[in-house]
Amino acid sequence: MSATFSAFSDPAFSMRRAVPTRPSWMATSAPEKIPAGAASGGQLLHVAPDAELYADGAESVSFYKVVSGLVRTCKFRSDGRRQIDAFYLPGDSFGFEDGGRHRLSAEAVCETYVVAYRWRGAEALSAGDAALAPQLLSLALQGMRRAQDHALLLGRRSASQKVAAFLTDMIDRSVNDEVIELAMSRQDIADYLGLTIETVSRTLSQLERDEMIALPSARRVRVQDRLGLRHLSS
Amino acid sequence: MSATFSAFSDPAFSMRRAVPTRPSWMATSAPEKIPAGAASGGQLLHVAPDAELYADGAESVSFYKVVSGLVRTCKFRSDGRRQIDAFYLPGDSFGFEDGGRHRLSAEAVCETYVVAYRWRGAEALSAGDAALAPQLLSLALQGMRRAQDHALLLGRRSASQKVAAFLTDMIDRSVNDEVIELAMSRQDIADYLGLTIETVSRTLSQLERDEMIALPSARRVRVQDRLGLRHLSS
DNA sequence: CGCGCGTTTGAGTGGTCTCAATGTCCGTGG
DNA sequence: CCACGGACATTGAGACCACTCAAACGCGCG
Repeated sequence: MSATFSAFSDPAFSMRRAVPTRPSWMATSAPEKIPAGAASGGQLLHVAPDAELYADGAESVSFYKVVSGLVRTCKFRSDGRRQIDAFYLPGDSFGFEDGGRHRLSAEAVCETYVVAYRWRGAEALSAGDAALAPQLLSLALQGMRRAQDHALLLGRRSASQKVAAFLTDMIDRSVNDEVIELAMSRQDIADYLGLTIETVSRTLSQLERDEMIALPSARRVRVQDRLGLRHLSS
Repeated sequence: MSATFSAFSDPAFSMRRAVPTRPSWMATSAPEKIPAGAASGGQLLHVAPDAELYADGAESVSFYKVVSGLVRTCKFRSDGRRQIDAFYLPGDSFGFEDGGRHRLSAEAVCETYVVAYRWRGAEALSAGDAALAPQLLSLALQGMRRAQDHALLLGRRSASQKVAAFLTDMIDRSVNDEVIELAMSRQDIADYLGLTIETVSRTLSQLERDEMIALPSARRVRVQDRLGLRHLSS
């Protein structure tokens, strides 16, 4: 459907040898999900755990696509609290802005590789980029949808509903549909759901007591009652 | 900067005679904020108070721009609760979707006029619409930014912070920067902020006792300590 | 083995919700 | 002109859920 630059080569393929065993959040992205590259494709970047890809307020020169690992975008408030806007899994694109500056900071949650695509914002798209605009528009609409869903998640929901919704979303987005490998910490989850770390932990324990999930380890969630979870999060 | 169709005529001008006195939420939009029309401009539509412009799940054939009045987009949950995603003031555009269907319902809050622009989604933008894509991209990025801000507003903030942020946003978006004419009810505000109607009312009363605002009537807010409000909402 | 980090669990507090009653504004009709 | 009704908004009392502060637990690593 959408035109893609034939010169574009997927950096994900060159990554595969370096990662012998891959949990779901490390899966390489499918080639068809790679956006058409601005200019001559994109530049592959490595980002270490907790390292910053770009800062809130920094000049926006590129947008990004996750190859492997996990990226979080967040805002630091004046009272020191952090709010996470989104988690980006392999295949997801992020970093579009309508001004010339980023309005969130982006950090790697774990060992992460991303591809950077240079662009100068919506206003600077010339006629030569005509084929690119519809694809970027589609990505922007996806981003708006994700942000809307996040806002709906945060409004007037109980802790168990929020956690269930988070787990349901993670299942839907990962390859494996039974076991979720959480690359992010409890603090990350709490900052994403607008809860405290203790409440997240308590809620997960309660879900385990209710036999909706199992927690073989802190960062591994086995979903046992997928429909129950989905119903709880609705 | 951005190309606009010369054949496009602003329906807002034809509205002006019909509205002798205009509070801020009834202000007609500035011509430069009108997006380039898809096809041959747009179709002017009247929407009565609480009438539905489109329903959640309905086929998406147009996007819209508010000429006068106020539009809310919302979601009705299975427990009967309503969550409002956004309020759209004159000049704002809404109704973009990345699928073929709307994912929220749109309703007029009061007597409202909108312009409808036909389009068939990002995928259907042909070469003939090349000049349109960057403008739509810009609007989509605005929408994403708005949704992100809303999500940040809803996460881990006290009732007074939420209400202060709502009032601050309303001041920034309306023409008058001292008195806010609220076209929406307390219930609308509560559903937007993830609070109950009682908490919204109590919080407004408290802000009045703290002399940050005055409430000459229920739907009219005079801002007396703008910096204090802004600081509270940060 | 012991340290450190992340996570889990416990006890008590507080902010928002729920349920209920009262108050205010405005249009209608006597 | 005032009485009445209805919708919307405000205020009050009590309950509950998530937060805060604190301690204990489990795991990986030097």
